[in-house]
Amino acid sequence: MNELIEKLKKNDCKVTLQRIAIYETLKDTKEHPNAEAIYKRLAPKYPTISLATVYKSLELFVSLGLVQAINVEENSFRYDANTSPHPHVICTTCKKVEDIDEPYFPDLGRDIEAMTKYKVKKQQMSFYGTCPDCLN
Amino acid sequence: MNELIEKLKKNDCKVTLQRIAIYETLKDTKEHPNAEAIYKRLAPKYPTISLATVYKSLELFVSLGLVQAINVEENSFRYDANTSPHPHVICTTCKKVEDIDEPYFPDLGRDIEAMTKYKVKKQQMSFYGTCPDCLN
DNA sequence: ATCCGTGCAAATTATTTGCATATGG
DNA sequence: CCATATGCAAATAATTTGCACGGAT
Repeated sequence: MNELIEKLKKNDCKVTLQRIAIYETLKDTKEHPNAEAIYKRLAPKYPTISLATVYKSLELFVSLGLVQAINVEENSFRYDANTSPHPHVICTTCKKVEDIDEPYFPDLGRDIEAMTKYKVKKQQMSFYGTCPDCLN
Repeated sequence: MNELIEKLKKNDCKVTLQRIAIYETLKDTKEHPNAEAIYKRLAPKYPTISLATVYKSLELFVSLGLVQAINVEENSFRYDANTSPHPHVICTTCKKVEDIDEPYFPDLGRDIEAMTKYKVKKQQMSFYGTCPDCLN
């Protein structure tokens, strides 16, 4: 949470109750929710919060490098408070998105830079399939 | 093209002019277009084609494994007639999407299956950054 | 002839924007 | 105070759907 507050202050952004609540919601879950899901989770506690604020806050967090946006094969972005470049496994049956936390993947971004001459700023690795629960 | 026709027939789908034109358009480009772009490219030659048909055809092709859909950080899907699991580099400035064709990447899907017990059916690796042209 | 695919328009879904009000520094 | 954030509603963008007609087998 201090991470959020410091980053907001450092960038002349105001520390608001809404921003804290949105970031906290994301930090507290491993579910990689989308804006709508975050909004619904917040609604009971913050009845006046608006979906537009959730979108605007998430966009701000991404621009500040506080969260990462991930594109699963759905038409909505999912968010992850873990900003390190780690792979995700996505169950196409139950729509669950899980992290691969192992320090398993080398920094392929450097290799890609060497091969393509691109300046790589971010990477996303997604594996789609069926989770053990849905396989039975 | 025979690949398309065979696959359609094998699955009791009709071989139509529109499907051929859409698939051909995708086969003939390296630009990873979205549905709208394919539609625009087709419009001069096929003035009656509809965007809905492009969407429906692409969806069919994906389900038949003839093309792959890729999620870049935009709110539209891009399509690739190369169905092998290869990484993409995406220039966030000019929005270009390029293939990494090198037989460089091991089949990480197998490793992920071993680690997570998921049955992995598809993978997507995307590297976002700035291309050499936009870097200057 | 029959059924599937097409094209059109309308519906849906996700996201963004404009603006008046509220609030943090 | 003053600028920025919020909340609402309206706007936009991408995609999907329903349905009548036309074309492929």
